[in-house]
Amino acid sequence: MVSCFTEKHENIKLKLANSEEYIGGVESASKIFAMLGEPVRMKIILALMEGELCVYHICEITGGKQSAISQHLRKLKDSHIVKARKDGNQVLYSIADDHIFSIVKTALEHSKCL
Amino acid sequence: MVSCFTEKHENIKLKLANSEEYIGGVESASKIFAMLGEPVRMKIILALMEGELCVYHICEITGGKQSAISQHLRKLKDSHIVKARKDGNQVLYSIADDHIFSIVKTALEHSKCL
DNA sequence: CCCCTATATTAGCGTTTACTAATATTTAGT
DNA sequence: ACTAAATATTAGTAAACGCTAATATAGGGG
Repeated sequence: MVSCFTEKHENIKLKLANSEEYIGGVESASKIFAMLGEPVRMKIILALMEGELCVYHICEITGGKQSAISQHLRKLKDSHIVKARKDGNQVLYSIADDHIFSIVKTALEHSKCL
Repeated sequence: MVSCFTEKHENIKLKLANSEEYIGGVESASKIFAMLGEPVRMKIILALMEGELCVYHICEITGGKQSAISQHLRKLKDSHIVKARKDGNQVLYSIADDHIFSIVKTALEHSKCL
């Protein structure tokens, strides 16, 4: 084993190391997955895919407490998965961009079969 | 606020609650994301997308220790993201099915822009 | 100006997670 | 059978995470 680390393997290693260039970097790519990898946040995303929602409604829909939801929303916003806009008293959240839609939809289409 | 929980919102709530039917359930869907949400596991997946690899090579490519990698591989296998086959002395890992390919590829295509 | 509603923030706590180091298991070659 | 290589497992530990409860901030209406 020790000896058969071929050039092919070396190339894969380099490709990963230089992943900044062909992805936004392994770290940042997996960060997005980590955000979706929490059931409550997943529910939030699924709810927001139906349209813009205020915090209160997100709490109702997901059954989560206000504080917990608010913290999840902050993380999702920091990760640019979700965006917020103020409307008087309240804050309306929505999916940040179409990329998130594609990612989640693809995953959902396939997750039935996993 | 308290009062304006419309039928639309109720429907979203129900849809989430019955998510078993239109996805494999929020829990199981987000579990897959959680698996990909760990940088080391992400590297493993990216490496395996280039082809079948034995544990030793995965360690070399990712720069991880044997024990840690082995534990990640077990989790990935338990989640049916990866499959293993024995070849004499060693164990060769590969991506379990095409769904994983689609999910990861879609995510990577878009993650550049996040 | 005060109060109420909507949202955000903070601190503390228990759980989960990923790592390391050590050990066990399995297989190949001699 | 013995030894060495490849992989798996286990126990212990430190860090990360998500939750709750309490508190803070900000805006709107009387």
